[in-house]
Amino acid sequence: MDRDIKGNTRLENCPLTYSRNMIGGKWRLPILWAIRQNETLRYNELKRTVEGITNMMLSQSLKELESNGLIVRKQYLEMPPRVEYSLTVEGEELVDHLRALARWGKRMQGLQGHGGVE
Amino acid sequence: MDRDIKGNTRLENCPLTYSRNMIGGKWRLPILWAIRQNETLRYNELKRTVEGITNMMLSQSLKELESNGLIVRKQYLEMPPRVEYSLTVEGEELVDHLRALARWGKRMQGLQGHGGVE
DNA sequence: CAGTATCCAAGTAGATACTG
DNA sequence: CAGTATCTACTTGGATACTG
Repeated sequence: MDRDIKGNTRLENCPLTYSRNMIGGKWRLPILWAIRQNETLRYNELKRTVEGITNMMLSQSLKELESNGLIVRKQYLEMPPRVEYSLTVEGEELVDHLRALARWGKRMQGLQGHGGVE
Repeated sequence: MDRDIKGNTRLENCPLTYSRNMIGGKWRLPILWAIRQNETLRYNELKRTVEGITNMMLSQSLKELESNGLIVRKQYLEMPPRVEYSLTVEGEELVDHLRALARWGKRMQGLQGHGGVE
């Protein structure tokens, strides 16, 4: 987290805020996860795999992930059309960090007694 | 991320979703960060340190963080009142994971060329 | 198959004022 | 000092229908 001259916590231009924005929103993480499990997935495969997502949210999220350099979109000029999505190296790194976070979450879920989950 | 029998990605009861909820919202992370830098902080110190936060959001976020077992609230029965917040062991672990994520974000910010940030 | 467009509902956060 | 309460504004996501 960034801090200004007075040592205060700022949100702007902070690498952590940046990382967090990368996985912000409801669907980006599930999408990354799904691609990771399958190496590469087509649009409709993603739609089936990520439960409950709409076309709207899927295509929007994919665009964001792509423009953020976490996934690549490969379009084959065939008929019927075919588009495949896979992770970039950076995307894989991110997922690895998140895996660590998930392990921590799993241990936390085990403890709970500390006050429960909201 | 959890997957169901068909191997699909589910959001419920997923440790990663859990971890993510812990740092959800705009202010929890800045608050954790601020406490981490100072070992322990009083309410009004937090208010000054976390730029732009309102009483409303601060007290609400503090409650959530406490009930999630990430921070402890210690109240001294003095006049004027005094309340100090500090991280639990679990809270410190979380911040460490996030530090790793921040380092990754910093490298990503350096690359950028991949398509820029939204 | 792989998306867009539009419009609406819900969830989150901010402003402001007040209290033990 | 350390918070609550209320009411409003904004941001996100969902439903539905349509297209190259």
